[in-house]
Amino acid sequence: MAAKKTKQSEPEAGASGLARLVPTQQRSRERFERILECAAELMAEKGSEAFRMSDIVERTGVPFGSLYQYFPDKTAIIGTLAERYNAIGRDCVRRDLASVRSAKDLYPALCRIVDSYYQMFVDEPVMRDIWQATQADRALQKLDEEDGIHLAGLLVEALRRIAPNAPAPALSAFSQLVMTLIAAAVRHAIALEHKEAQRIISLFKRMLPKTLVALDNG
Amino acid sequence: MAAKKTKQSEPEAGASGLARLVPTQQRSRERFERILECAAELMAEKGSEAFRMSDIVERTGVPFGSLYQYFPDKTAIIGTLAERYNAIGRDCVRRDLASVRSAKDLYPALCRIVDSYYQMFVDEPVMRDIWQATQADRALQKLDEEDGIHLAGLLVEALRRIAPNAPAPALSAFSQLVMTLIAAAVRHAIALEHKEAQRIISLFKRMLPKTLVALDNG
DNA sequence: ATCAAATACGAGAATATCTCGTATTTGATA
DNA sequence: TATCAAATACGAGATATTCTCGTATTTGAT
Repeated sequence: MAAKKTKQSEPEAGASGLARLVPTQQRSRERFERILECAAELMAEKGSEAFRMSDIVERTGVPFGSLYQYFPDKTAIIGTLAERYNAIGRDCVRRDLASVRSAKDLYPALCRIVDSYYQMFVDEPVMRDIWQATQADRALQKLDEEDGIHLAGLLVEALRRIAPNAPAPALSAFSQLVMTLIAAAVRHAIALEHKEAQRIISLFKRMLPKTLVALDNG
Repeated sequence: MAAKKTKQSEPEAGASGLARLVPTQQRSRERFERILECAAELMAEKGSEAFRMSDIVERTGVPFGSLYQYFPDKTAIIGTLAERYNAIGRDCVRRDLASVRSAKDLYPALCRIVDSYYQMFVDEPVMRDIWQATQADRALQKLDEEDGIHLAGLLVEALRRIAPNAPAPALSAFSQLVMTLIAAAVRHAIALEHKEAQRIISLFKRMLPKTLVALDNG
């Protein structure tokens, strides 16, 4: 529908389908990163709705024209940040589940996931704002939906190592639910002061082993 | 800061602090409701970000000037809807917890909450959009935060009837977490097709009694 | 019938996002 | 190094959207 005049290096050749292009030249790459960095700062300060494109222009010195050369719209900037942080989260989960060999490894692994997920939010509070932004925008909702599926998939893999012949739908449903509950508990916790948060995290971890029993009947 | 020229019936005399005023005259009241009804429709269709004030003007025939006589801004419309639906949810929970007299009543009550909460979302899919909208806007986040506290408070009341001398912080943390998890599970479920959703709901209910054991040590 | 308060109204001010044509820079090539 | 096409830079202004403000109309009490 919109054929480019000056054809660039194949639209969205990069990893994410959100950026207009991943620039090849040095300075461009740096600006691209600088824009994302700045957007994250602004989101942490003002929230996803309140920050303005003009804020980015001011802070980075990158003018509008260039900004929109990298990202088709504001949503794409938030989406790119969401993809990055989701990817970091997945790496965490993958790592935390890697050592699961037998049933006895499962509970400690889930506890590690809870802890590292919580720590991620503490280290990068903007993650909360990014997650909130993805909830409101239908284009971005899919990102978290996909991430949820991906995360559940990782847990399914681990569970299959424990119970190779468990029925797939049961494993899948269980994994989805467990990951959903972990995420919800952690997101609830990070909204509280540290002490209260620890209480909630600790309580949740004490609940977890009980819930694992529900896996048996499926 | 903004002294009204034509002083109205005491600003925000109504229930919610969100509407500019709850109109006293017949036709006004009807319009007020019609606007909310229309906004809910639009949110269900397009999402909270995509629907336009001008959409409301077109569909209801209420012109801009009047629209803004009832609501100070777009956020206030969404906020008013959120308050209403939150109130309905609280009534459900209150009702479902009312019959809890002893420990054995607790689990069935929580199951009722899960079911009625899920049913609410099925009956009024716009609730999901409203919830999502409240996540993104910092002004609206407080509404759900308060609602969460309120809901947890209802569960605390019920728990106190069971265990009158349990330590308050433990009861409170437990209640917050349980309500958070119920909400998360249900919101996860409603995004799925009915069959899958039932599987998740059912699985969650099977997990619940196990988690209640964690209440004992606190 | 009269009047003040309440409500109605919509043009346009204010604010944001995003586009488009033109200018500049870059790196490959001879 | 001189040349050129592709890539990147740029920002004024086109477009879109929210919200205000002054004026006109309606309402209900007296």
